[in-house]
Amino acid sequence: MTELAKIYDPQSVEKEIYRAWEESGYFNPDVCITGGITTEGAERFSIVLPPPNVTGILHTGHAAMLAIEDTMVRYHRMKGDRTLWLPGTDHAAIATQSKVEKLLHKETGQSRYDLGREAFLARVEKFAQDSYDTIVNQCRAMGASLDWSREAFTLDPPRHRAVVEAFRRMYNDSLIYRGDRIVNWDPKGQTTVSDDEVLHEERTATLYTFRYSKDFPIAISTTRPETKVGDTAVAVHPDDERYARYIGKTFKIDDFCGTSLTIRIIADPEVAQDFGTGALGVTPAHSHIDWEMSERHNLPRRRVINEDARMTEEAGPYLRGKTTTEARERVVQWLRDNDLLEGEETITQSVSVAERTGGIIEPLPKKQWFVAVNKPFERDGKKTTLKELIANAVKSGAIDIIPQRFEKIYFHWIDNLRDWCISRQIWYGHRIPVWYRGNEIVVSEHAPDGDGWKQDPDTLDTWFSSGLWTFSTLGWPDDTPDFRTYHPTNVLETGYDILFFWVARMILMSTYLIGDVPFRTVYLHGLIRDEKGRKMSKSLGNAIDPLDVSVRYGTDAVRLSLLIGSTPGQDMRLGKEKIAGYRNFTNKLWNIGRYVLSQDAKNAHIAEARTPADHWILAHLQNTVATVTEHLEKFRFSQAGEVLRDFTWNDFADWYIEAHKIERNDALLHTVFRTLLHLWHPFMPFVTEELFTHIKQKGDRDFLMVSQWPQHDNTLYANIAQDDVMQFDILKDLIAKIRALRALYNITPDKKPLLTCDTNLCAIAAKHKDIIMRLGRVADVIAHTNTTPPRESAALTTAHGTGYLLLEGLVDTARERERLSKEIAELTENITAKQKRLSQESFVTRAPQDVVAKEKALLAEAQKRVTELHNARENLT
RNA sequence: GGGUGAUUAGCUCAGUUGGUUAGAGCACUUCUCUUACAAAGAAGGGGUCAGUGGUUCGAGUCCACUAUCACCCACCA
Repeated sequence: MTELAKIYDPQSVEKEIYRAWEESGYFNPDVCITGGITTEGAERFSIVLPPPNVTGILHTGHAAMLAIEDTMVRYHRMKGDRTLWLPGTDHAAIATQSKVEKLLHKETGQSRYDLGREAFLARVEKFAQDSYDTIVNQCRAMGASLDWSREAFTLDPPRHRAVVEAFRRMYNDSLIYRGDRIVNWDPKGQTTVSDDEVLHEERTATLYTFRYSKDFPIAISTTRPETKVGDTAVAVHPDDERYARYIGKTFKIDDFCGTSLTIRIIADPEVAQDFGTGALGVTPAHSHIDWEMSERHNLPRRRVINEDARMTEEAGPYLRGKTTTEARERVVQWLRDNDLLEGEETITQSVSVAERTGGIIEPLPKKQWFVAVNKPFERDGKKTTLKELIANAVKSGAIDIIPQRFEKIYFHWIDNLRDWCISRQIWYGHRIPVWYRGNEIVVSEHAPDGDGWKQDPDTLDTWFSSGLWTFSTLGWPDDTPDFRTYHPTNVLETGYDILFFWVARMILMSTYLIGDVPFRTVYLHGLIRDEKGRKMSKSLGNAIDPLDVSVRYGTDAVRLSLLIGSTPGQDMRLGKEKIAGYRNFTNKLWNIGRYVLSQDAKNAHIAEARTPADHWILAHLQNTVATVTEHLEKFRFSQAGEVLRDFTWNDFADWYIEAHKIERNDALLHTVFRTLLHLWHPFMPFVTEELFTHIKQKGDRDFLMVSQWPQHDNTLYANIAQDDVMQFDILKDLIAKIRALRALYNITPDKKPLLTCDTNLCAIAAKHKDIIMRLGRVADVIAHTNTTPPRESAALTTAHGTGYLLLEGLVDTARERERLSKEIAELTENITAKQKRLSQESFVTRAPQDVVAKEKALLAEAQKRVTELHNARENLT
């Protein structure tokens, strides 16, 4: 038997263990079938890994994701399910491209246009590859049992085929259309972004109140005066009496800041009467709301800002070519000069900002591709819309979201959903599979036959391809065995921050293209924050690098600290102290292993005659197996871990091993510990696998990873003697009380007093003399046959009855009397409360009878005990 | 403006469908190097479950309101 180091050193074993796992091929369910770990017809369990972006390195959020998913996957693999966990990465179009653009600019001062599309893309791909290598190695370091043979990338050829096919089908159903509509334009990234990629930041702004001209009847308010040269209407509320007489009239302003305006007064219920002057200058081309009004009222649209956030020709000679900021100053100055400015006020306002680049969003009308979410189409002979499909998937219960409250948030998002703009003016991504020649339009992956075809220069929103992830990774659009076997997947585990971006879009794509949900359960984890509750970020310097801490404390410790003490959907604070705590626990398990391994499994002294400790630990083990299994089935990872930790530390290490040192049953010790390793494996795979190599027996499987999950109906648990279980509980209490007494009377460990106890306890005390002497550190145990307590005794109540313990010659009578008086006072109070309660008629007649009976019994017991205590106190004088 | 969550020990958080005396980890106090483990062991202190009211025989748990904090959605321009 090899000698185990006194302290567990994760670094020395983790790499080698992962290599051995990977080499065995058992991450791949096909190999598990060949190896007899599972069968073709077994239950399926499949998860796709939310693909990390190829923009950099993994953070603690990824580590949490990997820990949770790996725990599920390992549990199901051990259970014998046909288990697949499919890895991949995401090209994250805008994020990756803008990162490379930044690097390029920093290194060479060049822009992407200087390089040209092809050369630039080559550069992005090189970056993505490097980043990808880092990510994959980090996943390995976290112990993730991913099936690398099935790995996918959102931008690789098989996925591109899926994207083109999805686009084609939606286009043919007229659910994808090209439209000239107002979009969110990011001038910094030079691309459109979807509504979900826009963030709102609170900023202060000046609200200007002015008139277009001296004789214009209505003053309006705005924070963006530069857009006012694009106004085509003024909107007021239909009920607003102040302006009612102007509704329908048209005014012509010959000179407004160097250009002329034609303004119609319209009535629209969207206008808030109490904001500003209650009148809104309508700028259809540069505001979403105004655009919608222009559709309702058929207003002309005047475009005065271009893609670079500069004023266009239409803005007039005085403003054209100026940036929006410059133009704003000019307009304000012009208003002042012409005495048209009626008020200035500082207000807080939310500004739209692009999520990835931080650029201020400029709403612009542009020709873009959209997915129509409200357009009816035929499905199984019935009319439906995409919106209905994604709502029904959750409403019908086909998909469960954990925690459930996110279902409400999900529905709310659907209610506010507008058509999804899917074209992006960036180069990195799936090129839109549309070809133009004159007025002809063809959807195809490659150029159609004939000359003169030009492909759309834009690429698709990255979430378009991510939306296909659960099935594009399994071979769709082909009807492959993988697709048939593993789709729909069982669980989608991800952070709640991408519920809309990704989860909802996967549901959209899957229900539309396949007619089935992409997954049965959505498990949303929270964000990981630092110990002060701040978001982890590089700039704050508070980020915990998962790789860094896993080297320092061990991967198992990192995984435990992410799994235990966290609840779904709830943000979690993580500090290094917590990880260090679980490092200590890993070491504890290691040392338990050292003790167990120092005992010979074949050496069963009293294997046939189990000790009370044996019965006791088996009863607890059986209970633990059942509880942990149930928690895992219900996605309660934290609780599963806590139950296991309690059993391991408090029951197995603190009591069973201590008892074992006195009355040995080595075979059972080994068995319980082996079961424990199995239970722990999904949570902390490395240390358990390492210990397993030492405890392995003939007939065991190669790895703990593919060993069978402990079963409920094991013969091991047959014939557990409940009397012995109870007896050991009493013994535990007895020893704890002796220890408390020692502390109370300041008996140092080197002194061994005599223990005397009365008849209530003497039977058990006599039977387990050895254990009591050893663990209680007493010289001898003497049983009294008297029913009245001897003088100078300490009266103690165990959970199972009352008895008297005497530590001979060492009792401090004054102190003990004081203690007894205190206890009497407490009990008396308790009795009064109980009597009062039992005198309430409502309680006696309406509470369940067993509760009332129990209460009565407790009262009687307490009364008896007070009498005893009084006696004991008198005997002390 | 609408919505969601949080508020439980000094700190970080559990607490399944309401049910005996509200738990854990860390920190703290005292003692101990006892042959698996000082990254440990033993004993101990510490809580008006944010507040108010309600439902109930019974509320940390359910309902209403209030307070504080956090987040999400929404272009009141």
